[in-house]
Amino acid sequence: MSTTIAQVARYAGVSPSTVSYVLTGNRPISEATRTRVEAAIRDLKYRPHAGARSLRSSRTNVIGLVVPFHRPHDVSALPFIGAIAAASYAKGFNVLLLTADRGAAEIDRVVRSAMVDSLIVLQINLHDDRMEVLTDLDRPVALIGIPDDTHGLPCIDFDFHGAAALCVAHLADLGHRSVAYLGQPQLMYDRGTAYVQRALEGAREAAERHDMSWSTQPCEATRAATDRAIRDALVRQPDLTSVMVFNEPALPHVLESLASSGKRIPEDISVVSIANEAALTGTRPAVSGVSIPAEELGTAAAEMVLSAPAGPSPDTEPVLLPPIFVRRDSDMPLGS
Amino acid sequence: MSTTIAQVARYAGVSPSTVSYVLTGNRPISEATRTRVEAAIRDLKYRPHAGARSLRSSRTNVIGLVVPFHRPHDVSALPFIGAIAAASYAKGFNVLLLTADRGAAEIDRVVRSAMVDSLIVLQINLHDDRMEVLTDLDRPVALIGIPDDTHGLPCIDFDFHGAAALCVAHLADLGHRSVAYLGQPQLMYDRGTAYVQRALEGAREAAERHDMSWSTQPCEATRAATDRAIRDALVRQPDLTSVMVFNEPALPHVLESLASSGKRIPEDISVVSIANEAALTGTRPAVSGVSIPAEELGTAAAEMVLSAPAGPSPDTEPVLLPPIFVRRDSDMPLGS
DNA sequence: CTGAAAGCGCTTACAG
DNA sequence: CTGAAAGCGCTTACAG
Repeated sequence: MSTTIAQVARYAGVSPSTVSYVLTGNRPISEATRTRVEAAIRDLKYRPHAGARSLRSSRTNVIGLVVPFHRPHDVSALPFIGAIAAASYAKGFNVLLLTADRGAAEIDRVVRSAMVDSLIVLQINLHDDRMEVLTDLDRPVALIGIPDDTHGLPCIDFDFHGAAALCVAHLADLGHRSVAYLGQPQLMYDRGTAYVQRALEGAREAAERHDMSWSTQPCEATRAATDRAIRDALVRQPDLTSVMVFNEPALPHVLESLASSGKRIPEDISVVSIANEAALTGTRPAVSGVSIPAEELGTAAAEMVLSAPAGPSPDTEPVLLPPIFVRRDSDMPLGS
Repeated sequence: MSTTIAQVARYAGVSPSTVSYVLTGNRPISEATRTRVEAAIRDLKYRPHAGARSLRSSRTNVIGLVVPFHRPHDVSALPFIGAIAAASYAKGFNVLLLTADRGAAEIDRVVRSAMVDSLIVLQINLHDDRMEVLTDLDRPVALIGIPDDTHGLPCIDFDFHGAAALCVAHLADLGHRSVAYLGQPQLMYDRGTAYVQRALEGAREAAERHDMSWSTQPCEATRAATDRAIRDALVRQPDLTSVMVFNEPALPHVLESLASSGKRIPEDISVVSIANEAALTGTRPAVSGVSIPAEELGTAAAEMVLSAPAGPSPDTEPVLLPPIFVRRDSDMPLGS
C-alpha cells in the first residue's frame, strides 16, 4: 500500500524511532540524520497514517464542523464554511462535515468514535438541545451563535442585536418616525435560531427607544412575498418612511416591491439592511447598512476552537464582533 | 477515556473477538450472546475507535469532498454539499471537506495519509490539472463535472449543454430570431469550469442551428453589471427579442435592467434561464427555463463513488442528468 | 544523539 | 458457535 515509517527508516539507514522523532520534533536530532531522513520521506512520498497516529496519540487533527443544511438552503452559510475550512487547513487541521439534521446524536457518535478532536457548531438556537451533549463532550468546542445559556462554552458571533439597533438608530437620526422590519422566513423563527431573534430584538428595542412606529413580519425570498409584505406594512403604517430588511436573498425583491408600490428610494422610503457586503452593493440603489463579516467570523471561530480548553469553564464570555454601519444610496433624512 | 471492545467483552462476559464479530457481522453468533453483547454496547455507550479500525482494516468510511471555495462564493455549491453529506451519512459514511484552492497536492496528502476511502470532486475544469493525481490514486473517485478527457474516471453532471440548447430551441420554437446570452462572471470562464463552458456552447450551437442572431457576454451579479450587459446587447442586436440568463444571482437584476430599459417581459422580450428552481419561481414574472437538480446530482454522486471501483477503467461513460424545460411567465411567441 | 520495545484498539485468520 | 493471538503503523517512555 502506502509507505510506512519502517520503510523510510530502512531507506535512510536509521531506526524507526529516529524517523518518528524527526516527524514529531520531540527529540534533538543531528543535522546529518535529519537531512537523510527528510530526503527519504521525500523520495518515498511518505505520509503518516492518520489512523495509526490517532490510535497512538489520541489526537486526530480533525475539527468537526456542524452545518445546518436545512431547506431552503441558507446560502449565507457558505462563506462561513469556506473561512473555517481555510483557517483550519492553514493550521494543519482537517474538517469533517456534520449535518445538524441529526442533532446531538450525530455529534455524540462522531466524538465517541474519536474522529475529531474538537467541534465548531455553526447555527445555534436560543434554546439549543445540543448544549448538554456539547458540555459533556470533554473536547474543545466553539459555538458560532450565542444561546440563551452558554453553559460556559466558548461562543462567538457577529453582534446581530447591535447591528440591527445601529440600522434603526441611523434611521431615527435621519428623522424617520416609522420603520417596518422585514425579516427571515417564518421557518427560521420557528427553529429559534439565535441570530435571527437577536436582530429582531435589537431593531425593536431601538425603535422603541427612539419612539418610532414599528411593525414586523417574516418574509420569504420571493417577489410575491415581498410584494405582500410591503403592502401589509403600508396598510399598518400608512405614513411609513423607512424599511429595514434582514433577509439577504429577498433584498432585491424588496426594492422592486417598493418601486412598484410607487415608492422612490430614498426619496419616499429609506431602506437599510444587514447582509453580506456583495448583496448590499449589488443592488440599485446600493443599500446602506451593516455587512456581515462572515470570513472574519469563520476564521475567528477556527482559531478559537484550536486554543479552547476542553469542556465548559464558568468565566468564558461570548465574543461579539462589532457592527459597522456604512452609508450608501438607499437612505436620506426625512423631508429633505 | 472512551470505552473499548475489551471493556465491553468483560461486561458482557464474552471474548473480545466475539464482540468484534457482533459488530462486523462476519461470523454467525448465537442469539443469546448477541443480545448480551448488544446490551453491553448500549450500557457502556461503546463506539468503535475510528483510527484503530482504519489502521486494521484500511477502511475509514470517510469520503473526501473537494469543494471550490472561490470568491465570490458560488452559492449554488451549497445544495450539492448538503445532498452529498446527507446521502453519505445515510449510507454510514462521513464527509471530510477539502478545499480546491490547494489543488492536487491537498488531495494527494489526504489520500496518502489514509484519511479517506474515496473522493468526490465538485467542480471540474475542462482541462483539469487534478486528473493525473486522481487517476493515480487507486481509490474510488466520482467527478461532478465532465472534463475534456475523463481518463476513464466516473463522471456525473447535469446536462448543462443540453439544458442551454433546450432553452434556446424553445425560444426558436416561439419564433424568436435573436437571443442574447448573459453568462457567468468572467472569472468563471477564466478558470475553465466545465459546466459554464458547456452551457455556453449548447446555447451557441442551438442559436446557430436555428439561424438566430446571437451575442454573449460574461456578467457579474450586480444591477450595475446587468444594466451594462443589457445595454450592450441592445446595441449589438437592436432587434433583440429574447434573453437567456445563466447566472442565478444576477437573474432578478436582469429582469429589472430590462424593465428599466423600457422592455416589458414577456411582451417585448422573452427571458429563459438555467438556475435552481427557487430562483426561477421567486421572481416576477416567474422565469421559464430549466432548473438544476442539485440534490439529485449530489445524491447520485455519493452513490456513484460508493459503488465505483478504484482507479480508471476504459469503458466508464460519463452520466448526464437530463434537463427538463418548464414554461412559466417570462416568454411568449414572437409577435403574438 | 540513537535504538529496541511496548502498546494504542481494532479485525481476522487460526484453532477448537 | 467461540476464544487466544498476531499485527495494522504509529509514539514515547526506557535504556544506552
